Amino acid sequence: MSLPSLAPKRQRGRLRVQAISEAAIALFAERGFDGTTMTEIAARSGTAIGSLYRFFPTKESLADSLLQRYAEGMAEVLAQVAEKAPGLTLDDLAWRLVAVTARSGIDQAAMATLADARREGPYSRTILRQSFYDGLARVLRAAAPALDGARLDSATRVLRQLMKGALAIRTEEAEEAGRDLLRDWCPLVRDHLMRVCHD
Amino acid sequence: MSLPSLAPKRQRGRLRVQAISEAAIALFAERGFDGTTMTEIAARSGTAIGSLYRFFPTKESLADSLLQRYAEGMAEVLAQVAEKAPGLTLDDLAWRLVAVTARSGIDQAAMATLADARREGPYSRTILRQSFYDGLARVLRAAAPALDGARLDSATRVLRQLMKGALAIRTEEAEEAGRDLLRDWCPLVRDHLMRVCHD
Amino acid sequence: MSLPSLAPKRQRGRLRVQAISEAAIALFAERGFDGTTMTEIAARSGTAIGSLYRFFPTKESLADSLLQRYAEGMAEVLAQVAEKAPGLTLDDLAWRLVAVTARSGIDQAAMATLADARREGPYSRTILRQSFYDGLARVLRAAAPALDGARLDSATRVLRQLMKGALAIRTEEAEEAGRDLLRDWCPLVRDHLMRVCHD
Amino acid sequence: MSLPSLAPKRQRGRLRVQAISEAAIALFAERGFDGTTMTEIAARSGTAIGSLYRFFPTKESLADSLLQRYAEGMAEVLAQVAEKAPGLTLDDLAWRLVAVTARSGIDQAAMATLADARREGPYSRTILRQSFYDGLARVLRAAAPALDGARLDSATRVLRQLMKGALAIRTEEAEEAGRDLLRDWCPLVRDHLMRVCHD
DNA sequence: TATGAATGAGAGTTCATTCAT
DNA sequence: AATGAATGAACTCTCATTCAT
Repeated sequence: MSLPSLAPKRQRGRLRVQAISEAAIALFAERGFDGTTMTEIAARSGTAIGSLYRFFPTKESLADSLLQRYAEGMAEVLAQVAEKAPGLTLDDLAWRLVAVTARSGIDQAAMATLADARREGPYSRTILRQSFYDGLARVLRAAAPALDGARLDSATRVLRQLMKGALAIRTEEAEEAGRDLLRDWCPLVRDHLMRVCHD
Repeated sequence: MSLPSLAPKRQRGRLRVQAISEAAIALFAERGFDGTTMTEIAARSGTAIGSLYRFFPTKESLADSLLQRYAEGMAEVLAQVAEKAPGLTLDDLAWRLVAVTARSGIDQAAMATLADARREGPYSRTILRQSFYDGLARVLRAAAPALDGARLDSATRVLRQLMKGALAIRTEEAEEAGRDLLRDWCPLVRDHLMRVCHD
Repeated sequence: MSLPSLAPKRQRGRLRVQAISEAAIALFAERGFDGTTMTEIAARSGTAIGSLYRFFPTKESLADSLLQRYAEGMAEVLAQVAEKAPGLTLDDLAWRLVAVTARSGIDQAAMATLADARREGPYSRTILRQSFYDGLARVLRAAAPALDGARLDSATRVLRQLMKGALAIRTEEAEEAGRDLLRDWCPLVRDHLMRVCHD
Repeated sequence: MSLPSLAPKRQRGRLRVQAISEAAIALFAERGFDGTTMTEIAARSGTAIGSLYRFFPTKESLADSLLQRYAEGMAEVLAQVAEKAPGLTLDDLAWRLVAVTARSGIDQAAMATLADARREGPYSRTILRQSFYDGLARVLRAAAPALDGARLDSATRVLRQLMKGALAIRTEEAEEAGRDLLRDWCPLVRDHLMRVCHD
């Protein structure tokens, strides 16, 4: 008898969780949180319903897990932008910020839906917003170290809306039209950055 | 002998519908479409469940009715702005456009939720978006008659995102902070209008 | 001021009851007892729902009233046949009995449905059956006065099934085919009568 | 090592379906289709409501399933009679046909009710009638090969009514009285067969 | 450990009946 | 007396979750 390695099992578990997550995101985006059934998620991900419940003991926990992963990913990306911000022109920074939104559109739809559905949960819209805000503030602090509290705050809030606009363009517009529109959107972001940095 | 008026009945009916609509908007905003039960709406509006179903024969019809009212109100307000646009400075026009979003925040949340939930209905997000687009295009045509097809189109799309930003500020930010932020947001709108009008 | 005659009112009431009865029979036949709503009956008969309830205080009472009328009509017709039976050949008697079933097919369907639905009511299928049995026994006693208790009983029961067959032919078969079939059915009835009378 | 048999589960399922069917037939017979609730059927068969819906996803599907089983059983029995018909005297054939109706009386009542309630379904009264007609025609063709189209048709229709009479006797009459009455009914059937075969 | 049949609370909806007008 | 809006009990059906196998 050889030692039964745990690695393969863990590996299998991770794949399973990944498959479940993908199926869940697609379905939540399509039908909303309440409109999606655990049975569907199980079927679409090729998982037995009992196994699904082994990984995610409630439907809410599944939603929260997806939201957490999303929030952490977003924070990470923004941290990277903040790190590089000092050396960039405002034009480049604007472009990079807009590029941050280039995650699959389906994710956006699903996450918005989930954040609304989990209003009382640990990743409510409010909390996601705060986390996004923190990431952007960090970028602004890196780009314009002179910004003080109140001005930093409002600059961040405006930037957040601009980011949401970019994101909405990706979600709402058709492939090509979206690209063109984003090119029109970058100047708005850059102008905002300029106003903020030079005032 | 007084006129045997039907008004009271009709009046009562209209009040009932109003009460139901208000309760429904509040609950849909709080809990989403699927998360809200017809029984709750009835209770909150002081209506018997049977009466609720007399006015709105399905939950979907209630959602659609609210969406319709919302879409029509929005179209009307934009039509008024378009009418006055020719005589306004771009600063004023920007301000007026931003002011258009000054409808109760709860409405916004509810309507977004409903439009998503009624994806296949007569007031899906796509259709609402189109209607909003049409209203904005009308304003732009009034303000900048020289704009041709393709440029008008992308100008409208960018403007729509700016409008959504203003709306989001109202929805998301606290009372006072929101006002300040909108003051910062107006210049973005004005800059966009300028770029569009003078190009 | 002249005396307000009650006759017109009564007349009106009778017409109303007639209209309601016709509508009810048609609907009960189409959709069954539970499948028919009081509101539909009111609408189809041009009666306000409140007025319908003035004449028939419950849905059950309406059904019972229709069943009673039907049972009484059937008894009356059979009594007439019994009266004339002594002077008829068995061929003629058979023909007359079969002719008794010539009431509108829709009635039959409705009455069968109602009798089933009112299992506990005063005109249950069992009771209707008994009343029909009594009518037929009367006819047989008139046609074959020699028949004693037990033989009369079984002769009546067989005759009842033959009558039901004739009725079913009218209900189920198309206009013309039905007529032909009834011509084939009469000999069966006559043979039964002969067996019964000459044994 | 024993076979990891799936039989127990399937066995359990089959028993469940059988229990549900029996409960449903009894209740449909007692209270009609609309008068019977799924909850009652579940309770009477010792099934959880959710399990009932696993086997029969709608009330209609339950009715249809019962009707199908009934129709198929009837067709099968008639086919067996047809097979043996050529070697039988008409007396024996009549007796066998009457014996075909010897299925539980409760079934008859339930099936009649269900066929009416499912007017638009795949086993409407019309279709059941047709299937019964086909079975009887097959018997007649076997017994009297000389019968041509039109005569076969009307002979079958008359036979059908005679069969219904036998069935009604079983349903309506008490145990012993029924047996006696059926003995009186057989000659009617035999006479019909004779007329048909020798004309 | 993995499976999926079984569970039952709770949702949307209907309709017989009442009663204010 | 006549009307029809209002009522709410009761029905069909769904689905998150459990647990025997």
